[in-house]
Amino acid sequence: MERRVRVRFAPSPTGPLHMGGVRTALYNYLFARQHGGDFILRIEDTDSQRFVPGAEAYILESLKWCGITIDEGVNEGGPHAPYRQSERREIYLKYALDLVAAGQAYYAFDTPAELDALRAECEARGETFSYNHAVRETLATSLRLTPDEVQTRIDRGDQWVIRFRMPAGEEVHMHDLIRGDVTVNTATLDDKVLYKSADSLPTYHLANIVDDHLMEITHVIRGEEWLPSLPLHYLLYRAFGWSDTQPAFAHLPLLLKPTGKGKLSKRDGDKMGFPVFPLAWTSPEGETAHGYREDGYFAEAFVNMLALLGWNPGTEQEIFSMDQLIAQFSLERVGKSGARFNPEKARWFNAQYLRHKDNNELTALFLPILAGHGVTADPQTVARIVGLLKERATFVRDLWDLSWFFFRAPEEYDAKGVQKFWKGDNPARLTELRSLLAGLDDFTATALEPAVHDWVVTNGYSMGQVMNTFRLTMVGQSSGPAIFDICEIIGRDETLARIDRALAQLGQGA
RNA sequence: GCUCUGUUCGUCUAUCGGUUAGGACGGCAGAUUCUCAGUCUGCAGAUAAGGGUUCGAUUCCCUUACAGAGUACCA
Repeated sequence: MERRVRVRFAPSPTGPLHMGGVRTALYNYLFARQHGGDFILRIEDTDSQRFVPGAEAYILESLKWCGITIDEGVNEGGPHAPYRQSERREIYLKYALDLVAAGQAYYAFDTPAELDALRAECEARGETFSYNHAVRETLATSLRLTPDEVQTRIDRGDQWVIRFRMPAGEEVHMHDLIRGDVTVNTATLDDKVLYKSADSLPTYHLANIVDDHLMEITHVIRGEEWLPSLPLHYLLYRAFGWSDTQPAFAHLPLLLKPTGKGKLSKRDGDKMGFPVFPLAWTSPEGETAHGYREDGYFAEAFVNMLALLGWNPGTEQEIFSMDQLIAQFSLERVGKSGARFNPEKARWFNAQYLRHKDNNELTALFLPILAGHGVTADPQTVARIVGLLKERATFVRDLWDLSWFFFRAPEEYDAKGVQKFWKGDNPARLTELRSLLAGLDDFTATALEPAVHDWVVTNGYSMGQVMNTFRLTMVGQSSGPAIFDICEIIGRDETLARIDRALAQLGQGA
């Protein structure tokens, strides 16, 4: 029987989601959509100590911005609600107790202080303490204590945890959709805590397995940092008798920092000048971090860039819409090794999306920026200007620096440009050019270009000298789009006015 | 330390035993142009090292090196 594909993204609300987390969510989403399955968002807030207010809302908004839609989750509800583990707390104890009853788990009464002492003791001998088969019978556990002693301790309010009884020396054979077969001997594993009485909450391992089972998850796609926990998870499914419906696993390679060593961390971004978060974030303590959205990235570009960081289609296509990603994504083509994030490539993706955007759409985004500079302009004119300049920009906000001279005349002239071109006969040529322009009927770029060109050639002038001088008067600098396009858009009157102004301000020349 | 995972141009990657090892970002050069940007064309640049297996290894196996992750009553 083929089960309906159901995947989940299960973040912990301990802070803003960083781009690695977004990528995990994206891959889950793509996989679900491709298979016509369900994408579930589950909040794993079983660590009351690390809970950060606002983090959950941040996660939801991030996914929404990326265009990742949720089928079942904290806001959407669903057949397995609630989807926040803190609201499911009464579910987990029963399962932990089942395991104890079956001899697969046991109570442990060690205090944190006792465990610290044990660790220190081992360290002094140059060993690493492991809570495992070798020591569990010697500690205060239900394996050594009588049932009465256990009950007495519980009744008098001693704090306890339930630990998994890891088999002593067994080879666990696992399969990962990305990495293939992996085998681990349980002798190297320890007895993980499954449930803690202190806050009446399960740990990740128990909550995760129980919820994935209850929510009928078919594929677990998560970060590589979980690979070492996989044998425990396999064993838990077996202990519960759920092996037949156990989900398939896929562990994604990590995202590495652009330079230096280690995985991409939340601190890297502001240090290296690029965002690591989808959205800007302000912590409860007031610390702020940049976000792709606020830095001017298009969500589509961000998603596209993220999708290619660890996955590739096997073709040379690089630009993908979400629908194309859904159609082409496959876990088989996800790489095995960590991907070093390259901010330059992220910018390139944004530039690609910018130039392929419709002029009217860009105009709508640019108009508020113009307003911020005190400019109100006709949207149709702005659309023409945007069309002329979008290939030169990476972000919408770049458009202002590239186009300001369409909206206001230069008030000063670039010193180097003046030095280079405001000399010799050039000012005089400009005066002649002014007369020529004043007499032309057709002021479109296509008419201006040949008219001026002919005039230059006929008189034996230098095109470079004339045009660069002209440009200097029009935009005050030595860069920009084709000069006749500028003339056409700002019109004859303004063009002539700018020439007059330059002549007046810079003088008639030597 | 131990366990697991990984290793192709500076970076992201293709190659599923036989290729001049391909593409993209970045870099460099040339072309185009009234400038700058862009665009186009070209150039430089990699299979971590050593052993095997094989007629033939980037590809399969082993060792070493390096890297990453995990090793919590965190996820």
